[in-house]
Amino acid sequence: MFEVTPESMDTAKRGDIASNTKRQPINPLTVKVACSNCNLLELCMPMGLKADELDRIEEVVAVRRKIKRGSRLYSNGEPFSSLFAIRTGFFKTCITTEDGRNQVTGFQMAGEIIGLDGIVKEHHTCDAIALEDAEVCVMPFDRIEELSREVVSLQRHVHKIMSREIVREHGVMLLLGSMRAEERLAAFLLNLVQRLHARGFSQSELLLRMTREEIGSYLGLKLETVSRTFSKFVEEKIVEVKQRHVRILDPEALKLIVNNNHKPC
Amino acid sequence: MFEVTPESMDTAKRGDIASNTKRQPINPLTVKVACSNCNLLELCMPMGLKADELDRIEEVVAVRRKIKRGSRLYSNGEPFSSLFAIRTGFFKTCITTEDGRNQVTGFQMAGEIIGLDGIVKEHHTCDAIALEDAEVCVMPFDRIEELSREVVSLQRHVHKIMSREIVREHGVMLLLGSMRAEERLAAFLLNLVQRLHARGFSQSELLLRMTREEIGSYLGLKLETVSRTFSKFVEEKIVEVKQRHVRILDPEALKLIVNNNHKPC
DNA sequence: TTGCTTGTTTGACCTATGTCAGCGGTCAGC
DNA sequence: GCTGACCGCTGACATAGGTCAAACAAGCAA
Repeated sequence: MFEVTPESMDTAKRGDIASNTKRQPINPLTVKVACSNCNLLELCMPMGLKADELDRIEEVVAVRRKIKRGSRLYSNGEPFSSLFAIRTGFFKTCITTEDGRNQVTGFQMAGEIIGLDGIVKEHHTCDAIALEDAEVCVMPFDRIEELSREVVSLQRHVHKIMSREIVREHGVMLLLGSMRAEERLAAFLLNLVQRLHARGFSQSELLLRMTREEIGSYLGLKLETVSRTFSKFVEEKIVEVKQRHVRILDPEALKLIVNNNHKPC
Repeated sequence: MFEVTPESMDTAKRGDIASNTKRQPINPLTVKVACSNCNLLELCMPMGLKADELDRIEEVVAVRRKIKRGSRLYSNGEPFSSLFAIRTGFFKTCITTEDGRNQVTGFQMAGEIIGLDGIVKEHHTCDAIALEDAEVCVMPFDRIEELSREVVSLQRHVHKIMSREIVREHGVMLLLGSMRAEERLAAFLLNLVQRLHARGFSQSELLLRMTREEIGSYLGLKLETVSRTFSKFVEEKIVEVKQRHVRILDPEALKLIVNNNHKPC
């Protein structure tokens, strides 16, 4: 349970996290779990827990739940009761308005926490949709609150997770408010590989779990623009793209594109 | 201390909140305060506090601090120690990157809480700048954490404040990612009057505390586009604009613009 | 296999918004 | 009241990215 901190993951190598497992038994089985056995343990727990504190935190994680690709972990309007720690798989969160607007607000991978949007109104205000078969730990929020009254490091951890999400969204606002298409896509790719690398995956290769349209929605671009920008990067030998498989040939070029702020060089 | 909930404010009429007071003594005096005397009390406290709980929460608010127009409450990189409840005045928060990008991430008014961005890394990651002379309650965060371990309603309140900020930012992402200039400005104006109205101000008249450029930065537009869009609204008799004074003549038209999603009617 | 559905790429064209420039108004300090 | 700095408005023009359309590729079911 509980999100990885970037610092703690830098050296981690864990091939089985966010695995590509597909075709699992389809019914959303709920399985009793033990955090102490979880291979995300070192990644998502607050640092420096005492043994008895760990035992107690373990009680918070009631069950696991499997979510099939394309189906929802939760939907807008649904009563909020739990946060979810992603064990395996990949999600998108998005808002859809009555008048048909749609905005992907984020892509989440193993070790990340989703559901924070539901706390304030006690119902969810966005949809979380699995982009590949996934498994999450269900953490009833009232249990989290109860326990974080007693375990200081857990309380601090919860606050940091929420603050981190706020800061992440500031970054997205910067991207949407001030970057051009190339800059947005470059920033997006760098962010993805960085997070994957922190989970033990390659620094240069990644498998996109989302469509061009979903990338476009997240980046405030049309899918055609995303596609064209990919093609441009390919032409410039910055990346190789084969379908959803992307290999980053020149990460420095991507960084330059993000930082060089409108100066085409 | 602590933010107003939209529900609780609907009927409030409080002329002295967010007042236009200017030319106060300039030095950032720090004044001992008592929440129980504060006219924001009913607005920003968790509901249904017992008297002794209120007494204890009062201890959290260490001091008040005055901030002159144009100066900073905190800056990017500064160590984080406290959250701030705005008593009077108006702020913008913004991020500035090394490469010169700048993004206004929000405008905050009386009864709102700022500083949440600093929790995760224990230093602030954006700047908070007063757009008019302001006064805030300084709330040391370790005191908040301490007390919210004991006062359940306070703990819940803190979580809701952070969740609300996350949800607000989702809305901004929707705006930046999927709306056209007119839609953005209409949404912006409606949001501002709605919040001002909740604080007892007019539903139709407002005084903008920020420049066209700051509005543009927030909305992902250039100042010229903001200006042109204002002019367009004036031409269509939707608003009257005299400098920074705006009167909304036809709020329904604004709502239509926001909701009618690209269909010019 | 075939055929359908969904996703991706690319081209031609269009338009909303950005860019640049000039002017005029407002306000704070002298 | 004057002055300069700042702010806001508007016009002419440029362009990034959107729109529309067509062709193609991949995955999946029959």
